Amino acid sequence: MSTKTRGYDYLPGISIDCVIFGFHDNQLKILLLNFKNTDWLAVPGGFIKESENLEEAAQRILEERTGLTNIYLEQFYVFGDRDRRDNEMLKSLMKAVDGVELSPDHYLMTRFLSIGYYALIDFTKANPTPDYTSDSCQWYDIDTIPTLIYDHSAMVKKALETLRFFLDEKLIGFNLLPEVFTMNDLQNMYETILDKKLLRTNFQRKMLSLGILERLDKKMTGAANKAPYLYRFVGKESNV
Amino acid sequence: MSTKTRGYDYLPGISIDCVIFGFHDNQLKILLLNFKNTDWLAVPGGFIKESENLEEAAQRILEERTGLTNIYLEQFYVFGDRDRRDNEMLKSLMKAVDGVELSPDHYLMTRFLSIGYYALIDFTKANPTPDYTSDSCQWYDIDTIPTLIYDHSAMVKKALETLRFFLDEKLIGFNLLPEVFTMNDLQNMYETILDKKLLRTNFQRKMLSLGILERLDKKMTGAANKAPYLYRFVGKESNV
DNA sequence: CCAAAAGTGTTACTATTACACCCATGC
DNA sequence: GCATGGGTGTAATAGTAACACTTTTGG
Repeated sequence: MSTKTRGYDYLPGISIDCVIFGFHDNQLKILLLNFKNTDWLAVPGGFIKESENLEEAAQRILEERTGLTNIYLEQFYVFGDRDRRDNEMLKSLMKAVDGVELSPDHYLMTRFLSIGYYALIDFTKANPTPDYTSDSCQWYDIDTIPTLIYDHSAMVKKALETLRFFLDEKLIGFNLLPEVFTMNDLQNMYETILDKKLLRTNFQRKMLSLGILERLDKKMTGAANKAPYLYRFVGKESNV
Repeated sequence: MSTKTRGYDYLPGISIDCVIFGFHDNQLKILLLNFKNTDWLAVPGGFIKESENLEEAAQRILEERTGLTNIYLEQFYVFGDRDRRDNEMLKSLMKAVDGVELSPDHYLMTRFLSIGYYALIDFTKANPTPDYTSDSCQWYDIDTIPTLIYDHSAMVKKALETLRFFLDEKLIGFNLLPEVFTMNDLQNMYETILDKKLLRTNFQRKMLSLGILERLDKKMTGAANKAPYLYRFVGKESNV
């Protein structure tokens, strides 16, 4: 019942796709793969090994694309519409990427469900790496994302909605920042993700009142203004 | 790549399990199947036909067990741990239910993921119906649910958490009530699901302020007290 | 008229919003 | 000193919680 490919046993008809969020230069970004010899873009994905739990598979896929381990991630939806993938497109894709002509009974030509995970990573630590089907793995600003293959645009949309919804609820935003950050960094991230301005003074109070920020030394920037404190996220583990 | 069973083509290695909530006698209940010739209980489930979208499959499964169509339902999680099912238990189960001895390469003996849906239905309209593996399909009070097979207890737990979380957020509770109901009915449902008392007067104001309740005629109960108004949920469709 | 349950009004409290003010830093 | 951005205080507002009061029904 499993699918032998590239030396491993994978679960048939199921893939995992990961919407990987990063934050840099006051922009929310996601990682996208560009398939070789095409201008088609997709969210990074992969398959599930017989030996893996779902989340382990997702972590492996994320590590392969970013070099990071122990990433914050969350299931957000299963995409399973009957015709969510376009097999003609898939054939062209594999032809371009691999030079192979997929036969109609190739396992990739069957119906696939995809479990959507979104991941939040520290942009500065990630090392985006293409897979064997793609010639680039790059960051794209969330508000200028081109059309993606299959239903991947809908995936990104739903992932972003979920991120927005849970940003305060689960205090997950810290996973997008480096170990230490200023209150201004934090506010910029919130404003960018929620796409609205927040009042600086109230934002500060609210964040501090949560009791999850540790105030460290001041950051001497060399700029002609008061030096801001640096903060670190403490309390409940940032992962899980 | 698909699995021929009972005359249909089903997607391999994937099932759908439905936590079906109902509300009656001030109790939140779920529907459970009792497998033939055993005392094992499970949440109703099924497989996905090649021709079906995910949600269509879930709706079909729900209709088979309740007789209802167009049910409010929502994906809540994918259960995919490697060893979430116990194959020895499955063998005993099929032996008891069907009299068959599953061979190790039977498709049911492979790893299965299960997409969890929760559904909210009108208790008074449902007609619980067992499937061919079970001799009963019955309501169980949510707070006295026996141990279920596989990871079904965890499914129920997660479904209930999700329901609680979204009860106000998405105004989904109305799907558990008949077409018309009193404010008291509504409050009892909220109190039962959230497992806490609410202030009657404030609850009323809050619900009315949402602008989604239409006040109908009074309900003459014959009781020695003021007759309550009946209400009906209006506004955004209760389904979807 | 009374008990019981439904519906409305009023006050106190708390969280959020908005903005004024003060503090530190490098030129 | 002063321009700039960081940090704190405080009043106004909105939302929630708590409870008193009035209304309706059948006995």
